[in-house]
Amino acid sequence: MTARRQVELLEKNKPRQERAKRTYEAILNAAAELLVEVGIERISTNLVAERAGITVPALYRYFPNKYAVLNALGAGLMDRQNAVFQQWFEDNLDEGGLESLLDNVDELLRKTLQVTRDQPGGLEVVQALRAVAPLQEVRLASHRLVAGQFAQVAADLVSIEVTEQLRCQARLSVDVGYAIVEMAMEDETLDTEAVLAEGSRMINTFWRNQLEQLQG
Amino acid sequence: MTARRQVELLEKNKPRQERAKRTYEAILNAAAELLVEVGIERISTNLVAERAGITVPALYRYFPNKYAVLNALGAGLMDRQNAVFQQWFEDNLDEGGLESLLDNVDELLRKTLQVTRDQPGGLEVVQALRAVAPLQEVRLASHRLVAGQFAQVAADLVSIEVTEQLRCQARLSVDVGYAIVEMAMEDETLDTEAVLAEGSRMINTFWRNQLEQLQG
DNA sequence: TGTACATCAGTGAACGCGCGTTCACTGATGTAC
DNA sequence: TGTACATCAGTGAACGCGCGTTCACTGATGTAC
Repeated sequence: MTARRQVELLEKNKPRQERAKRTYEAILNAAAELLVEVGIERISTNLVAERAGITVPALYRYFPNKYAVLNALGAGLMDRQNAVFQQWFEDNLDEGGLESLLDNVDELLRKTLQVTRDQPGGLEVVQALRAVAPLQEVRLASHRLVAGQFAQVAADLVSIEVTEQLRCQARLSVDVGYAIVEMAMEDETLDTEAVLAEGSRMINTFWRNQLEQLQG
Repeated sequence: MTARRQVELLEKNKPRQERAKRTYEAILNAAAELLVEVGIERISTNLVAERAGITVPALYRYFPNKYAVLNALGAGLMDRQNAVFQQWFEDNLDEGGLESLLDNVDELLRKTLQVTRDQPGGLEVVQALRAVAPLQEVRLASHRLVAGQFAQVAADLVSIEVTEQLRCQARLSVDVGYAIVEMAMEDETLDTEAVLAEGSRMINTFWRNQLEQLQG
């Protein structure tokens, strides 16, 4: 357990010149492709460097090991997922407040699905973040951040303080939301539209029910 | 993609003698321990054999590769999770029918959490099944099976045919249920009791709402 | 009950290969004057 | 505008190690007579 946690995830040299930035991006793209093709159990710095069209020491210039590469890849996706969430908040709070938020959970899931699909190897990246111990904090931190904002917004809207329960409900909703999106991507036999529609209804119903109790 | 799928997962020789059965179990236990200790990206047949106290060719007697070992480990856990589901169905259908089922979603989640915790490396096994392509079918098949039963039971209870929508809702509930259990195990900062309570309420509320629409 | 024999279970040694990592080095880029 | 120089970026070669896999083999177990 301890050994697994001591993996260095920080990047080494930041790319400064144009050429270096292209190399850096090529490494991340190669890693994403290989995550899809050979999987987390087989990906290696050797494979990534070869696919990126560079030699291995060039990769080591920017990353200390493969975990750092996957970490950078995962952090990027988490950032984009967080951005979707924040944009959704802003849009709906400006517009119709609480009602608007609840009515548009389905839009949030849809956009989250989209941003994950747009990232090459998006699903595989998320699964890797879950399954590889040194990377787990990236995903947890993202979910905690978003859930915290969610709880704060919900509390403000009904003019109460953020309670432990509210925090838990927000976090639950966030994780359930991502679970629904991942499920739609993982099982190709499922009807994506139906899954998102029913899934957002589940979250929606949960909150309407909860707000009734808080207000009434 | 194709290459990943062509991994042989079937076991080779079944253990026949007592000694062999102990060896077989030792392999699975060793794999579970190592999944926790070194992770899916580092586990190898060499490590597993060493930990199990046997030589590598002895492992190859029963399994063609490490995926087959993980497959056996995962299939065992899925079986036990399915059994929990079935037991829960039986108990509650005998007792109080639909009401009893809805009231006891929380009991189901609790028992699922328990059976996963009781399996050494239970969480890591589930995560591996998700993240490793050749193993994904094991988990999907389990979820599909349980969701199918769920849909049938629900249809019977309100005397309708199983529709596509009902099937989707059942599957959603199953995956959300497992997501809640995994979330409780993945994030140690969370209050397990609260997560299970709110999570089962989410599923419960979803179905009460849906049944109102079907019946009313 | 004893033992010979068939089958099952596990070993020791070997193989070629890809892994992570580091070194001293060459080549490319940008900038001070 | 030209060039010398500092810094940045990437290479080639090498290392020891653990990987997956197979072989001919020895040892253990169970059973037929």
